[in-house]
Amino acid sequence: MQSDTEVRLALHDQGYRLTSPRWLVWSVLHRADGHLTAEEITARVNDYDPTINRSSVYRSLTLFEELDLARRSQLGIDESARWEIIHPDEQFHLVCKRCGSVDHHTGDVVEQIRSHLNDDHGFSADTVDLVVTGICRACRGV
Amino acid sequence: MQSDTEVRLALHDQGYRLTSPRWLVWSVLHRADGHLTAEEITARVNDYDPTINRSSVYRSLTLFEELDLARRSQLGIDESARWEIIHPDEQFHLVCKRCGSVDHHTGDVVEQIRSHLNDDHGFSADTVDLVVTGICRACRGV
DNA sequence: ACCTATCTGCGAACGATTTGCAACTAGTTT
DNA sequence: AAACTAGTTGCAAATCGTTCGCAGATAGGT
Repeated sequence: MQSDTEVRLALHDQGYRLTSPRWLVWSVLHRADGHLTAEEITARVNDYDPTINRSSVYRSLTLFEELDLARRSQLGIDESARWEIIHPDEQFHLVCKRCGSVDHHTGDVVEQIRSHLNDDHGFSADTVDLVVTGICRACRGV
Repeated sequence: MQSDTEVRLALHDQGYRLTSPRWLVWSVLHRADGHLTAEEITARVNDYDPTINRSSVYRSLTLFEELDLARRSQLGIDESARWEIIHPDEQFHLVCKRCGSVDHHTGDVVEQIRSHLNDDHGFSADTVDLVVTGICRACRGV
């Protein structure tokens, strides 16, 4: 990340301020390429500034979610939530239960689901949460 | 439900007993047509027997899940888990965010996803969790 | 009727997330 | 540049769904 303008503007638009906790959370999310738990994010933020509190991290994440800058997902039913910045073209998650890797996946499947439900069932889909668990190519190859 | 043989046998097969808490949880799930929280299940079970404890309900549900008799799902990201008996042909959830209704949905979409991932991406899908939120037909009609 | 591994109720522990509050600060206003 | 004030923070305690340890109870085979 080169500058803070992107987040700063998004926040300002809604009357929010760019503060040091928010900025650190944001850059951690960027650098991580997604899929961090709140705990992991807090740890990384604390590498830069140990005084920043867990609850501020949670509040930042919640705010980013409301502003559609970040997305929360529940990848396993017993796991805690994970966070990532929103990439509009990344549509669903592939979780490998052998190596634990989590990949984003792009495809027309989500769009197909959407139009199928709309056309055949009169259901106007808003969000489509699709989490697939299985064995990834790398692990199968072994 | 007419008889207890179905669950009784499934349990016995694995060395488990059919007990009163388990039986009540099972029949509540049946009668409810799914989608109950552990709290709701406990309340209904307690209508029949107020001495049955929350933790026994949880233990019963977990056991049913292990035996593939019931399924746990996380329908909203902040909501608590919901439970239902397994119907093999019901594949995913449609959650209406206006009226709150939750419908099961049957379709070939899940199978499509599975084979698409396998053929094109070498990913062997095990479980496919698909939760779609939006506005249902009834609510749109208004 | 007995025997014993499997269950149960109880209450306390848990872990992720949220909250109330008084102190603090970004960034607008004078 | 100092003052102002609504938005923010750190802290610690609260919450909420879920799990656990244990001593007593019970299913169901003998």
